[in-house]
Amino acid sequence: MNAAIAQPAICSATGQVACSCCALRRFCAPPGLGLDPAALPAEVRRRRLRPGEYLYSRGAPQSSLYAVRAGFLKSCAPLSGGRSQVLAFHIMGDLLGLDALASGTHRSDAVALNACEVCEITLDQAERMMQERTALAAHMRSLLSGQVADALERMVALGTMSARQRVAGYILDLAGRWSGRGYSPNEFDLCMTRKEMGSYLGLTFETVSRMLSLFDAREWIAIDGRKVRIRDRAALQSLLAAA
Amino acid sequence: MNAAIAQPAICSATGQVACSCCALRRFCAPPGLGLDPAALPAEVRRRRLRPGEYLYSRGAPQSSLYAVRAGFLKSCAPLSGGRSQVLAFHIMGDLLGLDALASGTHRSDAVALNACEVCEITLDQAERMMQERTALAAHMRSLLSGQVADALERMVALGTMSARQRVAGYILDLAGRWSGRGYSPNEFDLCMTRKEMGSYLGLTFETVSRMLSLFDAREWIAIDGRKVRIRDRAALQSLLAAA
DNA sequence: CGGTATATTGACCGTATTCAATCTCGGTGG
DNA sequence: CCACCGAGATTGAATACGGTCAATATACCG
Repeated sequence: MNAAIAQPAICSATGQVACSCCALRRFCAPPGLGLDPAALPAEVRRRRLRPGEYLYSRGAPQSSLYAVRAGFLKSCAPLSGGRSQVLAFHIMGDLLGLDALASGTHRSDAVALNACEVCEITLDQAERMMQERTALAAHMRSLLSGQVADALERMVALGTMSARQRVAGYILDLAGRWSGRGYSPNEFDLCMTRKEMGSYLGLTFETVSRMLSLFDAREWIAIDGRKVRIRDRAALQSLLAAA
Repeated sequence: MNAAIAQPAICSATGQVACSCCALRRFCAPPGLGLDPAALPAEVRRRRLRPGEYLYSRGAPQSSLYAVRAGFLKSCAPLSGGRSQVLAFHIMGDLLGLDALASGTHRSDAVALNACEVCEITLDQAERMMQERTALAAHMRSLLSGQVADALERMVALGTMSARQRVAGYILDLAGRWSGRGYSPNEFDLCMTRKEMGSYLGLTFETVSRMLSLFDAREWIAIDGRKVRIRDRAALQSLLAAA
């Protein structure tokens, strides 16, 4: 559902090597050169984040684009009264910060849920590269358009689907994203609280918990805390098929 | 809520002149030249649509970008079982078709609700212009980023707001869009059925109807069919302020 | 060890959906 | 010209889904 990827990552023992499926790889690796994570262009900075640490906050001027190299982040929109809504979750290869291009300031908060490592490329640098190579500009347009398409898809989910459909759909979505990056398609870690998941899906955390318990009771999935194992994918999919 | 506009339109008697607030004006009017609607660049085609006519359909290969010159359109995502969800409504100056850049095929249907006139610029032509003038490419990125931001905002609405908040918010949103184009901020035509409005807001048409009746009874608005007049803007806004 | 954040589960309630009846308005054709 | 028809809209009543409130359990961390 998030930024399209071209090929699955080959993940090293550290679990960090994501360059081959990174949304920004064309900015990092000039075509013709091999993808050598060690030979990082000088313009790309690595940044580490502790759990709970902010990558950027709403209102801050945008200075960079970010790609997730390792870890798990959320972006969320602060609401009145201290509440906030989760807009997206980001895993390795995903891109952050593209909603700020138009206004020049970030429209959302980006927070690490994990120990994260992100690659950062400054906007200035990206602009310069796109001016020199118009193919890069076209690639950036494609990335942006993909984010529009993703957002529209999620609007459909929020506008038309029941609680159980949303939860089932999200599990399948996450599974697909992990498997697209070379991980098991049937077993993964949610990396988020029920509350965050509910906020993302437009549900309360109690409802999320109930749905997960329901799916577990019906032996469609197995849950242990935040670890999920899909036991009956077809059952989950048939939930979504129902209009 | 939709594509940002720079300045209000000065609308001629025909109600069609929208160039001064058109999202594509930088592609039409090379900077330095005045905005003369008569001196239309050869690359830009005008296209007229009858009510109900499709501008494009999901799955069709994308060949152009469109800007609305007059009339009212919706874009919607077809769902299983003949149902569909309205993703956006478009009025003059708005841009259509940007979600197809990544995949090369349209992800949604675009349908005229009105007699419409749109300006069409082919993708090829747009690409060529962006390669020649990188400032145009940056502008296009800004337009795309704006659409991302709009979609995220709408996700918040769908994920967190009650029925009455959604309807009130939508009325204010529409009013703002019309007034931004030089029309009355307090009196306008919905141009859509209750059903379409409900689909857009993630509600049933009965609920939409009830909310409109409620607002009318409380003298916050006056409704006559699809004509709306805002009588107590503060009341509507205070609905939204409540977390 | 206690304290806090997270999660599960139950009972109750309220909002929005569903189903249904009625009304209005336009368009068509007898 | 008017009767008829169908789409859209309004309104009511019953229902169900998800939210709210509350109690308890579990895990993590200082």
